[in-house]
Amino acid sequence: MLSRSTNPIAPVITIHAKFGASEATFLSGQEIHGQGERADAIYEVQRGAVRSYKTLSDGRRQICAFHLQDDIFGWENGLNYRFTAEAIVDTTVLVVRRQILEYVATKDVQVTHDLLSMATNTLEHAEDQMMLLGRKNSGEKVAAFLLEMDRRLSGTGVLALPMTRRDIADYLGLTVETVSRELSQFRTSGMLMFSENNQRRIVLIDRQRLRRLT
Amino acid sequence: MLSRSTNPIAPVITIHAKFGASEATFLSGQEIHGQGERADAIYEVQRGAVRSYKTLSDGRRQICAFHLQDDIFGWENGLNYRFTAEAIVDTTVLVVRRQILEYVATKDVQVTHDLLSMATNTLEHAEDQMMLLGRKNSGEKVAAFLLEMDRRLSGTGVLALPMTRRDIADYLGLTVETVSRELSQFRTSGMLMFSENNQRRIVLIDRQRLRRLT
DNA sequence: CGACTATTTGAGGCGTATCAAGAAGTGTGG
DNA sequence: CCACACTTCTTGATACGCCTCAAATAGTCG
Repeated sequence: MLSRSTNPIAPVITIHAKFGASEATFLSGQEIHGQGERADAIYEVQRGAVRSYKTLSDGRRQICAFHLQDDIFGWENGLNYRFTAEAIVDTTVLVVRRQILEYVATKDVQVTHDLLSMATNTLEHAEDQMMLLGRKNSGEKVAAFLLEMDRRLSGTGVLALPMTRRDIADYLGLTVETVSRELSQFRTSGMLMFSENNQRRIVLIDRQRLRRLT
Repeated sequence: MLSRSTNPIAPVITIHAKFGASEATFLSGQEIHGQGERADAIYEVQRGAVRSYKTLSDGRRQICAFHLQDDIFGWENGLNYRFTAEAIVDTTVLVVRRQILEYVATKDVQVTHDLLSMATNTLEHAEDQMMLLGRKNSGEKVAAFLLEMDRRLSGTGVLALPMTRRDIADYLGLTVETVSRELSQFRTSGMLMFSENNQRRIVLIDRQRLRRLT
């Protein structure tokens, strides 16, 4: 049984028993796979959240994607992972051995087609992110981030962000301080509220105005 | 017969007669397909060069890719093109109707697999570009651009760039002036030369030093 | 409680954008 | 072929958005 998601960057396929999936759990901060390692598995998030990123030799980091519940990550065309993937909170994933998936894909055109859809959806997200990174200012970036997370986490306007400000900054091509300042400014101008005792819990008060900013 | 390219962002499949490809020519500046239009064809560059870009309502533009000889573009998962594609010089393309390609793909797992490889290669390029746009400074961006174009155009260190400085700027998330200044500085410091009577003809003198900059 | 990390906020600096002007290159009509 | 208009490219002066550095506050975990 293959399930399709309406979330443009959510998985197109659900990893099924026929792929011989196993389960694995990672604590917050643990690495799931490393940049350059042999890519011999793909993953689906069951619970938790994951960041996929590249780093330059001097430590600059670009997070290319956050993987949330039901998202699939780790698909590679080449031999090695081009990213490091780390759990950003305690996370459980399904693991499918790549060899098995590829074997099934040679037999089943539908599986290959679903992989294609998944890759294309990831590509669409990357292309939108290129516009964001190359041409948007810091306010537009942070507003777009909040709306993306709202859409992907719940759609209710109440966000429990799993990632730090640093993660957000490295996703948006900004510094921590700039992210913090933009959030503060959105709060001051009445577009959102922080939870009393948790800075990562954010309530979007005026999503329409945030949307106009992007 | 399917051909594979060693160029990571070159096409994996060659559009073949079995897809009922036809040929079309576009003059410099002409639109091949528009953002939002119904995506009913995919293209392979035979001669010339193409830019694919998105624009914001206020005119800011992000070029997501340059398509050179043998590159395939215009593949979409959804109904509509997410880009505008324009010829940046006089260009001839092969055109395959999407319906036909998709029909063949349902029958031939190899075709679907090749589309997957193509999408994955495009994705890899987009992910590298995210690092460039989000975390590199203007010198690193321009150096990376020159090396990419050298690799894709010839590999000889002698570049006949088809695109304007503005196109380069919109590809790198910079302004025309900054691109021009970086190129001038590379020239002053002996890393490259401009042709006598054509500013788009560039000879890379010290590619090793350019590589160290990226 | 104490050590540590995450976040916010302020002051000041830097890198790239903006604005402006001139030079170089291109295309068109005479 | 030149004259002219137009676009592209370069270069300089200045502005400003975001980064850097610093320090205080808030939150987390032993």
